Amino acid sequence: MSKPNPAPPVVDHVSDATLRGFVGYHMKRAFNVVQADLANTLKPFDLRMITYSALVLIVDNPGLRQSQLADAMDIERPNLVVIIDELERRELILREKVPTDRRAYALVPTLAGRQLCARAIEAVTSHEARLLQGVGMTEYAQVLDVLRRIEAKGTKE
Amino acid sequence: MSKPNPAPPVVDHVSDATLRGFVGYHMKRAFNVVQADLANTLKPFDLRMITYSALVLIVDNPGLRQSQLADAMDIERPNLVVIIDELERRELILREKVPTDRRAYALVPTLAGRQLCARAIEAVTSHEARLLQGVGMTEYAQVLDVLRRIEAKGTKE
DNA sequence: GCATATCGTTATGTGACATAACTATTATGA
DNA sequence: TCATAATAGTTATGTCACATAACGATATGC
Repeated sequence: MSKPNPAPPVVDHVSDATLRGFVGYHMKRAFNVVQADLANTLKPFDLRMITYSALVLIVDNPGLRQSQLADAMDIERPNLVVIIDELERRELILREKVPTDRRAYALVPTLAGRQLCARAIEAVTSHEARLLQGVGMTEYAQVLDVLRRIEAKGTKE
Repeated sequence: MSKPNPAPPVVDHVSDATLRGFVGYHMKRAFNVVQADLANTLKPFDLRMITYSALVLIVDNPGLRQSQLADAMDIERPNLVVIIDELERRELILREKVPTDRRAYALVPTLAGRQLCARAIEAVTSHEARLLQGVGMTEYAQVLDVLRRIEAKGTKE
């Protein structure tokens, strides 16, 4: 007769071969690295990934409304409030009243905001260059293309 | 004299051109789509991304310890406890005592666990195929290669 | 045999999200 | 025109995926 409770074998090395069959798994692992690295890069500026994105978008699109920014960042309006609060408290941006619509605020960067943004962008740029060292231009372009195509699959239908 | 408070221009379309200059931005956006799609795919099985990963790893590596699994999943041991609790409660896996080390548990899948896992893997596979339709094999291989190289940058140093 | 490390666990905190519901304001349509 | 609906920002609250600290039980190294 067979043993009722055969002892499971001792696992010396954990295999993730099955998960490696999925792009999503690779994307998550690679993105975790990028995210951790980005957090370190932004730490000297006292910015998080999310506040950095918001600041860049406000600098690039001065005068946009909070709802427009929330749309662009793909988050809900309530979650943007604290982010804007923080950027405003640090005087990197301003909430300006819109004369034609008294419900809305136009978000504009201050000089300090634009300057911090420029320095942060520079740091992030050299940071990404380090993560991508050894990746050729054509290779890079192809990866961006595939990522964009995957992204597009989400918005349609 | 210049106006003290020039009205900010009305923004009709929000540009994310600067952020598009970063791979991390593309990765986040694409991964969000994959994640949302994956969540939908796993919903019929009552699995989340994290419980799915854990189940697959246990099926592929029967007998592994919780600490090994936490290592493989890149999370801390405390966070794994509730995940294992859930899988055990649903009788998809078992915590078996390790005779040689009474501190440790060997995680083994049940028959039901292996069956659910197989069905979930199938669903996720066809799901990823849909997200990747139109992406050529060589292109796909190149993307995986770049993602792996980025991932490797995190573990070193 | 004693200090130290390891395994799983509990308690707790945080950050990035979501939903519901509110106020103030603007737009709509009968 | 005036009631109703929609929109902008906000508050309160919940969830999920993480993290750290600390603990009991056990194992290991000198």
